[in-house]
Amino acid sequence: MVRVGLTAERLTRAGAELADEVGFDEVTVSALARRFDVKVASLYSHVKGSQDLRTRIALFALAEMADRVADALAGRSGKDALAAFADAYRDYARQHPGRYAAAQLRLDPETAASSAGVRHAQMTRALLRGYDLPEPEQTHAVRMLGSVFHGYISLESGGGFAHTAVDPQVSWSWMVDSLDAMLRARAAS
Amino acid sequence: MVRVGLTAERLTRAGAELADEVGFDEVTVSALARRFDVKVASLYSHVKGSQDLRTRIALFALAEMADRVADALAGRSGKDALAAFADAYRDYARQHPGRYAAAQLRLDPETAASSAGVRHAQMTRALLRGYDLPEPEQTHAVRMLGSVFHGYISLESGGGFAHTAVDPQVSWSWMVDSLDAMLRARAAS
DNA sequence: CCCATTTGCCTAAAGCCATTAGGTATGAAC
DNA sequence: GTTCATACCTAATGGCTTTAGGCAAATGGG
Repeated sequence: MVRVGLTAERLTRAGAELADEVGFDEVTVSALARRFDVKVASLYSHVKGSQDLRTRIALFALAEMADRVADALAGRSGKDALAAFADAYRDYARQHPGRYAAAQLRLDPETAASSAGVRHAQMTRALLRGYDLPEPEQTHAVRMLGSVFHGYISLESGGGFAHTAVDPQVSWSWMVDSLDAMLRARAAS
Repeated sequence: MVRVGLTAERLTRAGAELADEVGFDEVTVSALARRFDVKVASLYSHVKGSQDLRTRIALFALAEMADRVADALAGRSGKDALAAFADAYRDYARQHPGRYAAAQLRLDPETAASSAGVRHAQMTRALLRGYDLPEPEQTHAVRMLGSVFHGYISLESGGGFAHTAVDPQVSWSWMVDSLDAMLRARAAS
């Protein structure tokens, strides 16, 4: 009985890697046990169960993604910041599709409130400060940016753009440009 | 042995209803058999299996949603059409969350090509004709509209907007307004 | 109208996943 | 070196999926 040295953290990291390889939906307690060459029941000493494992992976991905976005945003402002912000999310999703999917997991309000999710919201607001929108509109804009970027990434990764010849990268840039123009127009009004 | 009269169509419809009640992820061959008070194996005469069932529900939802959107679009143009288009999707997702989720199921390219998915794309293009965009941009705009609306609906249904007091309906209207303005600006340029 | 064939639904069984209960051995601390 | 916590194990239950093979109800040709 060789001790492998499992911990909740190692399981979470391995789960994140597994998610990137086979998809978040296929991340299962059994598959993870197999990967560590350990019996399934052994994992239950470290995580409460399947749901707990998935939640941990989601929180890990949210935090990692927030770090990336924060890095991308550092020292930038205006349209430059907007593009860096957008690319940080899209790049993360392309490099780590499973983790990105994990980050979309519905968390219960309490867990969500203590997650890196709030950093994402804060960074979006910080970004928008550059556009000087009055308060109700700032919230609208936060929601809109979250929607476009998340929606695009989700459709792109789902192969939704595969049937057209137009380069998704070009559409992405066009979209970021358009959003910048739109936000500047709204600020002026 | 009373015959219940199962067919692939009845199973699909019942599956769609079940999805709305318990979520698309919980739609299972077993649950559906239970609902018809029939043994699980009996369903396998009508659908190939779990994946087939889910695909059928997805195709059903895509078609139903396309019908709704087509109705909403009839006789409208410009911003009016844009708002009706957007609302048709959002209303469908709110009335039928499980079906809306089903409609996001990744289909293999062949199935997708013969699904109502193409009608969705066609209607989006038709809608955009009102804005008179040159060709490469039209594709960008199709993608952008799909992204914003899908993204918003997905975040809203996931409770992503629950922590702020601002009415999601107001943000939605603001977003539609902003998109309309943006598209008109792009047409002019 | 009846018999044959189709076919709708069944039982049985195997495989995989999740989860819990309770056992054994290992590594650390005294 | 003995003790004690704990890391990992075996065993067992229950759910979902899928396949194979059987019986009976519907259907239709003679």
